[in-house]
Amino acid sequence: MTGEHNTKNLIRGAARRLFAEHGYNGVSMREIAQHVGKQPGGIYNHFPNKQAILVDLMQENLRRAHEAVIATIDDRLSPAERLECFVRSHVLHNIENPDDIFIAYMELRSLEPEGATHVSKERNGYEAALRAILDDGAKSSVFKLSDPAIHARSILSMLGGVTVWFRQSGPQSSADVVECYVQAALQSVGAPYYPPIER
Amino acid sequence: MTGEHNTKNLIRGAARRLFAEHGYNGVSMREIAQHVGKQPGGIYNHFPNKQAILVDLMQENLRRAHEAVIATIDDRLSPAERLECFVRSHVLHNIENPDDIFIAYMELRSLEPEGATHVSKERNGYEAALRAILDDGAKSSVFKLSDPAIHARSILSMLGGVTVWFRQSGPQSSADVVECYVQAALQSVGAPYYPPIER
DNA sequence: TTTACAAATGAACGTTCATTCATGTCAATT
DNA sequence: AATTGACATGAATGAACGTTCATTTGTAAA
Repeated sequence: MTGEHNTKNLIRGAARRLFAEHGYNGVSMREIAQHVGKQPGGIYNHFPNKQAILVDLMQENLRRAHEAVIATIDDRLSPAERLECFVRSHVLHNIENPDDIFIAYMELRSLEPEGATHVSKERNGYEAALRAILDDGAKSSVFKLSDPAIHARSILSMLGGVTVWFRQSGPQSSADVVECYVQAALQSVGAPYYPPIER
Repeated sequence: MTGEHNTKNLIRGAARRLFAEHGYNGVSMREIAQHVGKQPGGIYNHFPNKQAILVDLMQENLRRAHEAVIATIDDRLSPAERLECFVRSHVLHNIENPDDIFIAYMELRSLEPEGATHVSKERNGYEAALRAILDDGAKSSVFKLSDPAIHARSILSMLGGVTVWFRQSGPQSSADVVECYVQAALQSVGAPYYPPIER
């Protein structure tokens, strides 16, 4: 009736925190179980094995990233507006899900082949969406860039880095940080940046 | 007379490749030994333990990065010129040492406290050198950026990302890729970019 | 030729790993 | 009241882990 076991979500939460902190190979089933307050064997009532927990986290994260970023982009906007929208929602999503983003970035190599190809495909689609924006802007000369593919990857690296240092509990406001990355990304492709109106 | 044991360097090489591919915790001493064609126990003739191999690789890489990047920056140049010099040498260094860079980025968390603080300190100095350039450029208004510290980190993330996808054996030339990152970095802080003269 | 020492071996150590399983609990259905 | 089935337990499994060590090998100094 509640829709989802509570324990399964507790396991997800513990695994997310631990994987992000010590890496997939640096975390044991025993540690995960201990953080949930259960015995190691009990985890296997909810996930068939350790690898399945990682795949579950990654797929759910990709789904939500797609929903939070790609789905919000309006094709009728200009390339610069679309890029700004992409960067804004992407950085915000990263800030709000630092552990998931960190895991997605670091642990692709810990995935076994079948999971890896699926996640890679999903991720390439993500990169392609950004490249399409850059292609458009380059064609109409609002963007100044010599290679849209490389610029797309460089923007994604740049935005992904926010999870390494930023914590919502820290001194800076999320909005300020997002704004700063919007400026850096727009300018990096040679587009002008207009700060939001002071009020 | 040769100055360095051959086997010790072979161990370094195998560990570098394996750590970069599977992560520190995803590699066993047995695997390293096998790639060197020795028995596991023999590694302990050259390194006191597994952790020491990682520390050795990281320190050597930091030393060389410092030598290849920071040391080449001439304080008498303009901020834009210094930034270009920084980016150019940094990306080139990343391209030429992809495994070391990848390890340095991914495995900070695998370092035990004493090694971690030392490496962190070294890395902060690196970041500070870049931030100093941005501060200068912001003061004289040649750079347009709202937060030098964040822009410095975003540039380092951007440049670090090159190791994820670029391989020297691939279709693109190192020079073209470097040039592209120089453009992205300069523009990201609002500095103009002038492509090198065609000839 | 003897001595010395660094390097390599191969077996062993205790520990921890992911996973399995027989058993027990308890709330919901019959 | 009886039955079911999802969830939890706690002990056990064999494999793999980092590391140690007594011993052998090879080479260079004495």
